[in-house]
Amino acid sequence: MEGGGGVGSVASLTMDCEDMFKEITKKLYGEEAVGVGVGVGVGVGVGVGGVVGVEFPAAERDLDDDLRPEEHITAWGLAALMQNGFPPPGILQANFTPRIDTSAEDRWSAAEEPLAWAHSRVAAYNPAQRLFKCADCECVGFLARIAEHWLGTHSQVCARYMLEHSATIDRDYMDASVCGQARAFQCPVAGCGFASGWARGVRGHLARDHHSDPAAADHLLRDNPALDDLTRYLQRLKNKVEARNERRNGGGGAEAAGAAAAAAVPAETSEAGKRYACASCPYATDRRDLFTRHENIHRDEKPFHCYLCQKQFNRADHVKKHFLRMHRDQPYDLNRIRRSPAKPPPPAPAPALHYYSKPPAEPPPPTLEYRAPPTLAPAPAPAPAPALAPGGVKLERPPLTKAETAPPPQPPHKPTTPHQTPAQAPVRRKGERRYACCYCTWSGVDNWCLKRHLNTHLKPFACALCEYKAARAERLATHVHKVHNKKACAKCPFLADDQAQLAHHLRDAHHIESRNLKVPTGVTRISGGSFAAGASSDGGAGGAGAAGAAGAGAGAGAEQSAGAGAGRRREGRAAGAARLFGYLEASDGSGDEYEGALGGEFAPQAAAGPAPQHYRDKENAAPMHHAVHHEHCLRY
DNA sequence: CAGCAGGGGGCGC
DNA sequence: CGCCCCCTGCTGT
Repeated sequence: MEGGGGVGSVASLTMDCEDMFKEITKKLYGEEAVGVGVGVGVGVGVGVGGVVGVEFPAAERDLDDDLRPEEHITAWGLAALMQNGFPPPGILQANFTPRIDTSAEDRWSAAEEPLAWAHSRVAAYNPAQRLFKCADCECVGFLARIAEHWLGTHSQVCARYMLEHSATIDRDYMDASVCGQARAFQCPVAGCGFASGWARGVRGHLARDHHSDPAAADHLLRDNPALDDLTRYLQRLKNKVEARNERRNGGGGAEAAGAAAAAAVPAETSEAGKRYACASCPYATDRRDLFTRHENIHRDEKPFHCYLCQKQFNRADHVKKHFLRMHRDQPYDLNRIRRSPAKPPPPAPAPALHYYSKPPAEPPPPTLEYRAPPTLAPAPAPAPAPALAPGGVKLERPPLTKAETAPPPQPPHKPTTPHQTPAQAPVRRKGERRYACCYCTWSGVDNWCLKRHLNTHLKPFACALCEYKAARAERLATHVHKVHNKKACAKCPFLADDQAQLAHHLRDAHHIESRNLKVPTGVTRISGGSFAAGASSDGGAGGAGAAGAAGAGAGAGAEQSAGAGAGRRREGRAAGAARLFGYLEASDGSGDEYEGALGGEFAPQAAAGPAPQHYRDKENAAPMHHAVHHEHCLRY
């Protein structure tokens, strides 16, 4: 059954990793843990005397030899540790000796009803740690990982049966008696009997034993009906437990939390209810496309590249952005950015044994396939402009199109600006679009550059304790820290005397354990002495917190946004609006400036229907900021 | 301070 | 899926 890759063959690598793990584990858990837990091998694993913790099933230690060490950690807990902070030694001990609050940190809840076809409750959920613990072996991890683990290791599902009878998950088919074996993920290559309890095992096997693209195993995790069902089951459990928790907390200490914390709660809740959860990090989303895209960031291979400089990227749009920045003179061809796989992925001819086999009908999108030319000749003859689309593929429009079609930039400009000379256009190269500052002669390659540059004129980050204004959040943070010797809370105007006090404040006022935070920037964007929005880099809590805490500011932003005629503003955008609203207030005399920009010059242009992005930007308060400045500045 | 990369999300097709 | 916008972080000047 087991295809090659015995313990011996990976021993050396295992030992290499082992040292590293010992070191890490020593730091994390102390000496005992190293002695007991890691001694088994790469997996931070089962020790003696019934110490149960984070373990790879024995078979997987054989199969995972080509995984990077950090993946081993990630698989079972480091991601969780990174998310939740490093717990005290208890987490690797049997039964997870509680950390701080035994009532919350160690409360594992299982579903009331077992999952029918699985005859099991699969896993229990701990809302405090946001982790699942396998019902059968006490492995701990994020939802997706535990689902995969349970399915691959403990389920008695027979993949063949599932495939052949396909469609529904029927308890008869799933019955253990049908064929009863774990290692449910099977190699897609016809005739290869390799199976693993982990999709990753198959992935590694593909690369190692078939020298084929490991991505060919990705489908084992995607659209896998059993896995989907497990995931949904666990997600329901998670939602239920967290909802219960919310109710409990809501009745109790809610009053202690300010508006910011109150606003953060829904965000937390919705975050918990995401349909797709990354197994390697806390990321979760409801959108499949975003999730798929996100998965790329955990892959070794980056599927896209710049065909001129060969730099590799996770995303196509990043290639484009890169290209338009670095190779503005060259024509950008979307069809050349996808890296052709080193070896054509195995066609998986007979989808013999695996949980999921995509209908083979799925035609490999030939239009996206790019055969790298033997030499990376810089852009094949950009010659006569219009075409260049080899094979009739869609041609990326020249970067200038929009600007060209847009009405000629009018020199609107606020009369109060220092340099009223409409930004002198620097020499524009072919195909180049520039974003010019209205206050000086600066111009940048994109809107973001312009916005940040404008901060140097507007200095939107104002210190609440003195007159200091900064162009950047980090400068203000430094200022507050060095001059006033304070640490700013990212969620409210609170200024702490030291880190400990800040942590205390976060815990008490916002119910946030500081270990759960990314390193706080300690910056609060302040305008006119009033708290506007946190500068937390945390997209979820930070944004929501901002939305709530921004209070009047956010409200005003939303109003203005609505006034601008934006119909489709979404919650997320509103949060972003609130987060950025400080721009408006902080730019001195914002009221006039803002109104003028909106009512005066902006509206007529809107009627004229200029560059679409302008008006999408206008749809929320955040871009209002640069909506204002777009009116001052030329995009040409 | 600016350039660049990389991540998330919205939106239209 | 592609494009766009948003943000943050890193880095060089």
